[in-house]
Amino acid sequence: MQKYFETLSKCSLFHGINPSDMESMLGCLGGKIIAISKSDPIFLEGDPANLVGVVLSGIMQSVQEDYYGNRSVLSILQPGDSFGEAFSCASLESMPISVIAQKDSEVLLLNCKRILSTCTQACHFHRLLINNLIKELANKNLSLSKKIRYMSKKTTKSKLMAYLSDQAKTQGSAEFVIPCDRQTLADYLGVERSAMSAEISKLKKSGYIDTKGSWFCLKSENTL
Amino acid sequence: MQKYFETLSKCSLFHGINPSDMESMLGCLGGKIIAISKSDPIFLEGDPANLVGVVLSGIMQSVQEDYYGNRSVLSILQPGDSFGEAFSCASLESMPISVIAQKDSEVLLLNCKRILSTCTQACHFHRLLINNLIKELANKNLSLSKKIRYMSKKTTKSKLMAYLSDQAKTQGSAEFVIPCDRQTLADYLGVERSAMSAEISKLKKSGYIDTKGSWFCLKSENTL
DNA sequence: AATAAGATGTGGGAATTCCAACAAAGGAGA
DNA sequence: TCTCCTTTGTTGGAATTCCCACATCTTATT
Repeated sequence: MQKYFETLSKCSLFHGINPSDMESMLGCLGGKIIAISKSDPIFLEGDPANLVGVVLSGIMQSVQEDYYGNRSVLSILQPGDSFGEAFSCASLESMPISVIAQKDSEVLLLNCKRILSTCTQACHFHRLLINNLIKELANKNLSLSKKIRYMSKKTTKSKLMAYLSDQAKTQGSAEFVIPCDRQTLADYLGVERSAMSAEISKLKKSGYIDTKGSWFCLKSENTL
Repeated sequence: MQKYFETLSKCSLFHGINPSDMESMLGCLGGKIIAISKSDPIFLEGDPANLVGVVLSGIMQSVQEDYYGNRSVLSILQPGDSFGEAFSCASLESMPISVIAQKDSEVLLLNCKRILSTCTQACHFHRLLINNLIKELANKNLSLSKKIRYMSKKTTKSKLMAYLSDQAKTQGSAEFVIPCDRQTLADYLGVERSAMSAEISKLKKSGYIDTKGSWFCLKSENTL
């Protein structure tokens, strides 16, 4: 497990924690590392909600599905991101969402309650962890708000452009790579994949954007 | 300000805090009570993000608006609910949303950083406050996820029914009152008001629901 | 009670999305 | 290289939403 300590110290949940303290801390929190193959779930809707996950490698996605099989992607989780903390911190008894691997991935699982409750040994990193957890929860709020902002646009085109220009801003360049395929992007924006593909084609032909696979380039400042 | 201590002790942010401790705590946190008239803002997009608000009376709503004036209601805030904490805890420099009064309301404003940082006097309620804040952030996450679940449905009718059956479940009765008018509900669900009105009429005629003003009644278990 | 202002319901044409089916392109493995 | 399988792009008709205009109902004010 030591080989992950470097990676872990870069996760925002463990920000400020010394790699040398990692071992005792993970012991205290009941840490466990798990490998997940592409398309497999780590959490399924209905599972008990007491674990927090931290993505170590690969990409995960949190999804909801309704009776009719309509899939909604809530968030795309990259290495360093955590998930599940909101449900545990809100004391839900079961998970209202599933989390699945978009690619082969590795995940660290922790017992969330042990972050919240000071342990018997009064580990000195608890205060730090709690501050990090607050920041994580707040950031998750922001990312949900962002998704809502995209979904609130009325047309497929404007949802797409809102997302793409946000990506350009976040990644600091008009050229960037998105962390998902077309189907996942459509499920994230809440639109039909084929309709979105059609819009992408139109935007390409009009010269507003260029794209190939997961690579995109915004041609003008025209944020429709 | 004393007259609010009872109310405050019922807010989840202050859960477990004794009304008699309220005064020193509010002093420590820089508490300030403000009255807001209907339609007036307490926060505007772009304002510095360092305050947390707690609704004491009335109803507030957090909203986003885009270039074209399309309004999106992120959440409807009732007495006891707090707002703004996510932006402050995520260390944003400015608010990405506005918060306005849906009715004449009273709001308690606190300096959020002072909740997070142990004060010089090491107030004994800090630990409690931080736990409450975590729960608030987690619950806000859940409420955003709910909104996303409604918005992810494809038709206006199913968005509406998802919301209404959730309300019935939350309020524990097939009869209930929603905390907003039609326009606000439409802006919350991300649909057109007039189209939503039409759907409501159809659902009434089909006998699935009954409604008058903010009162609703679900007639069958038929969660479309 | 009269009036005004705001909220809600109704209607229809234009625009958009959904949906399903299929074509084309890309990638992995034999 | 060839084949299979997955992803992406294309198309057209049906269904839905948007948008505007206006009727009706409600509430507040004088």
